[in-house]
Amino acid sequence: MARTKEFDPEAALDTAMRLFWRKGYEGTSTSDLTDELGIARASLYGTFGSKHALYLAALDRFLSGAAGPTPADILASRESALDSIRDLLETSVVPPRGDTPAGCFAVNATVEHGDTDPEIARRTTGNVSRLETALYGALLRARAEGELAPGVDPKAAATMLAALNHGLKVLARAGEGQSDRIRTAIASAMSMLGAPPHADTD
Amino acid sequence: MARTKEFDPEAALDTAMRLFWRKGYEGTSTSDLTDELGIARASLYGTFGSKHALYLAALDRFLSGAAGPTPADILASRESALDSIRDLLETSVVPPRGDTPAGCFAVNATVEHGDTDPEIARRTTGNVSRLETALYGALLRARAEGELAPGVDPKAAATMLAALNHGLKVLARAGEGQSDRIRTAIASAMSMLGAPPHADTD
DNA sequence: CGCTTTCGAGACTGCTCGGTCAAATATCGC
DNA sequence: GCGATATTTGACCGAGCAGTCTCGAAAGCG
Repeated sequence: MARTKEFDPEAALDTAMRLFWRKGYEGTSTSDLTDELGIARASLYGTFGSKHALYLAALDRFLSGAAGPTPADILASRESALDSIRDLLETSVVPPRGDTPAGCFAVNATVEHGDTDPEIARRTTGNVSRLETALYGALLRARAEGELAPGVDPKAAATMLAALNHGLKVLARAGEGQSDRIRTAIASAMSMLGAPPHADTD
Repeated sequence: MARTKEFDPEAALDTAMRLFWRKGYEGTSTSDLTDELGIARASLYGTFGSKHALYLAALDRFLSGAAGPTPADILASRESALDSIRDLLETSVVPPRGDTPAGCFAVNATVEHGDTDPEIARRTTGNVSRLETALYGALLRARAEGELAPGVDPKAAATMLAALNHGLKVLARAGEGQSDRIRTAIASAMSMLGAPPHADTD
């Protein structure tokens, strides 16, 4: 029949994701991509169509959890809902490890494109609302378990925590992720929700 | 002696600031700049040196308050410290008006460049620490006035609010600034600090 | 093995990029 | 008005951009 592909498109997409994540859309050239993916120009265009399509595919891959557990995963992974929220905030500020950049590709995409690109805007706003919904669920769970401080409205607090999470990712991108200041800031937010002081269990 | 400039460098810098703010560094070409500023290429280079130098000058102009009152101004402009903090958060999410884009040039710069450009990183981290210091002062003032909820550590809360403020600016950039959701999220943060429910006085 | 079909490498397209230059032009003290 | 100086203009530079094309190579089938 025909010749088979010599590279793994999934692996290439993964590499492209990290490259766009690190350097942004405008800051990444097609030569950067072919160099880093180790494939030829025509292979890139034949497989992904265009730089823009590749960017969207990379963003989709990021949002579906290719760079680690999704927020919803994290928020469901602990018995204590407040503990899971703390986990979420703390994973947002992890420093870069290996070839995984600091910060968040989705936040970078939001800031770079604002609402100018509908395809991207649809993905980033969807990402925000999914995060808020997951946080809302976790807060309801916390309230049911009696963890949540009285007077905290779960809906409003979910939006607030989503915004805080975005802000933490901006600071992580700036390289401030591992500072003690940031850790105490997260602790401050958690104590406002009603969490007792946290003994680090890493 | 010599011929006088036919354009106002201050006004041109102001326009350049809004352009970089809206489109980012990589997304703004020198032709975009000359078109928008209404000056010739050589005038731009003769006056500002390079695209990079112009960007830094625009960022400095933004940080020194050319786009509105600085955070320190806002935090000092109300009798009630908590009211001034609420004002700060609410000005972070104002939608674009006129030629002023939504969001925050400094946050955009932080996300676009991370810590890769030292000149830019110095400015953005300095901006964050100034914001935190100003918030810390406001929280101390709130505590002295008895406004602050007991159990809130001013230092940690200042960092948390700075991060939240960054996150709000990301959401504003995405066009979500004027939603009721965001307003209630700010109210949620304020109530956690100890503020009574807020009757809007706009 | 030979045929067909897809793939990959790299040259190539037209275009835009950031930045420079020479010449024309305007302003000033005299 | 004249000469000196600074600015404007618009052409120009090499480089890099996103994307296309050609052509040789390789894989599956008979």
